[in-house]
Amino acid sequence: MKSLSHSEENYLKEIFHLSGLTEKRVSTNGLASRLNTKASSITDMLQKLSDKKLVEYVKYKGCFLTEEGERIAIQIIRKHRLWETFLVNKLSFGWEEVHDVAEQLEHIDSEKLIDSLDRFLNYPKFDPHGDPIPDKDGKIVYRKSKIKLLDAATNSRVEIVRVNEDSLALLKFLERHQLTLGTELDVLEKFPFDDSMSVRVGELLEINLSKKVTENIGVKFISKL
Amino acid sequence: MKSLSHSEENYLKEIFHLSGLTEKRVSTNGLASRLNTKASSITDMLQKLSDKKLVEYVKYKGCFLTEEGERIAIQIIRKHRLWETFLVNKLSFGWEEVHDVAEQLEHIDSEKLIDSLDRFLNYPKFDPHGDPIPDKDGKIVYRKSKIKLLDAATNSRVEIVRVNEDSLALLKFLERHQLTLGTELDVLEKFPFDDSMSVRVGELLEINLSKKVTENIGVKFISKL
DNA sequence: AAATATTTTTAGACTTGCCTAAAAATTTAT
DNA sequence: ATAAATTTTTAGGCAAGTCTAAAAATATTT
Ligand SMILES: [Mn+2]
Ligand SMILES: [Mn+2]
Ligand SMILES: [Mn+2]
Ligand SMILES: [Mn+2]
Repeated sequence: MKSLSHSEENYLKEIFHLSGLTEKRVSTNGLASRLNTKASSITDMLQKLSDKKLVEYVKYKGCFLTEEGERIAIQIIRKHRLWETFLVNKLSFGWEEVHDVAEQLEHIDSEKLIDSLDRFLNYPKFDPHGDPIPDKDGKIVYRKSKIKLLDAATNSRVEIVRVNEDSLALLKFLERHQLTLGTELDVLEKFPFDDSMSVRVGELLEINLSKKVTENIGVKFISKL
Repeated sequence: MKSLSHSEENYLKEIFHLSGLTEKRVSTNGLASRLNTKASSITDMLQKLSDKKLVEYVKYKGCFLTEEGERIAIQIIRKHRLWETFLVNKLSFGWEEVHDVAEQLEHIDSEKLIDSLDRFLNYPKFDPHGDPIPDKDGKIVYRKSKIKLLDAATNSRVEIVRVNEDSLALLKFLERHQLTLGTELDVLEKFPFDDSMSVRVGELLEINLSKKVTENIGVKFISKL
């Protein structure tokens, strides 16, 4: 249970995110591009993490997390999301400003700190981007009945419950158009030509959103129009 | 203005602390013992910091901080003390628990974060151990008329305004005997044999404090008894 | 002022995490 | 089923930060 380097923690976290999506082995190149390193560095680290029994790794076949590796990855994600919540709720950061700082804060090693923070924030269930915050035991309650805005039916009203935090530019765009968490939208029309979508936000404002935008917004159904 | 490694920051901070005490050049061995490294490692790092113009270093003669080095050191100390204050005031940590976590948090690199924290805490002037918190511009307001309890006159009443945070054991000892910041004491008698001192705290409780204790407590004079 | 002791620096080595270039394995296309 | 393209691994190197052992400088004793 000795502690891991920032690098090792970042690898575990990223393996978790990637395999969460695909549920299968994570590729070396996939990791390399997410971690902004070269494939050869990934191979090195996977060998080390494999020695430490944090990932299962077979040469040329990719890797996935062991139970212990996953446990650790989830705790880092818990820290990341709690810190983001702290920054937004207590220090009035904008949701687009918190990720980079949280990337640093997530490596602070103190169980007491993170549990105190959790209590201080009143045990939040979701972070500023709508992602679920794992609890102390690593349990993650995913929001059910959440779909991509891309897939929402026309003539329905939906509520934004999650946005992909990966792109700073997206977050700024959404902020700018008042498309924040909790905002309700009417899905007016979809355009097959470019997979864009027109939505109404508020009483009047009508916007056309590109696929790039709608596939990165999570919504839940509210009602038929 | 590119950012420094944790190690480099720790060296600068420690040079500041050591030269603050003596106001003269800091020795290699002095640094080594405070930083828990070997003298040879100190020499290596001093050469590097000297190249970066953060310390003035002359072989065999020790070092001191340049203006830029001092500026950086003070900002790290500011972060350290603000985080300690946060942990005690907002997350209800005990004053003996905060230092180690602050050693990690002080390296988080975000000016916005630290300024927001400062505001959130209401611009505190002193940390949980009574040490002054440098402001955004690096100005440190030292408490004047502060003396060591060791040097306080007998038959006077004093108030504890600062304790040396270096020893966890001391902090626990003080906590245990209710000798916290703001506590008022009557200095009853000094014993030259071992430089111990008897004090009264509250109405009844009388304690004998060793030199080891009294030289690590800062007090200010309240009144004659 | 030597001789001795202490402090500091140098030399050489190790680990971590990363890189480039080349080799090997795997996948895709013909 | 080969050949070509892609992915992944290996080999060898580099910088940071640390260490031990030995050499050099400085300080202290006699
Ligand atoms: Mn984030
Ligand atoms: Mn987030
Ligand atoms: Mn401290
Ligand atoms: Mn302190």
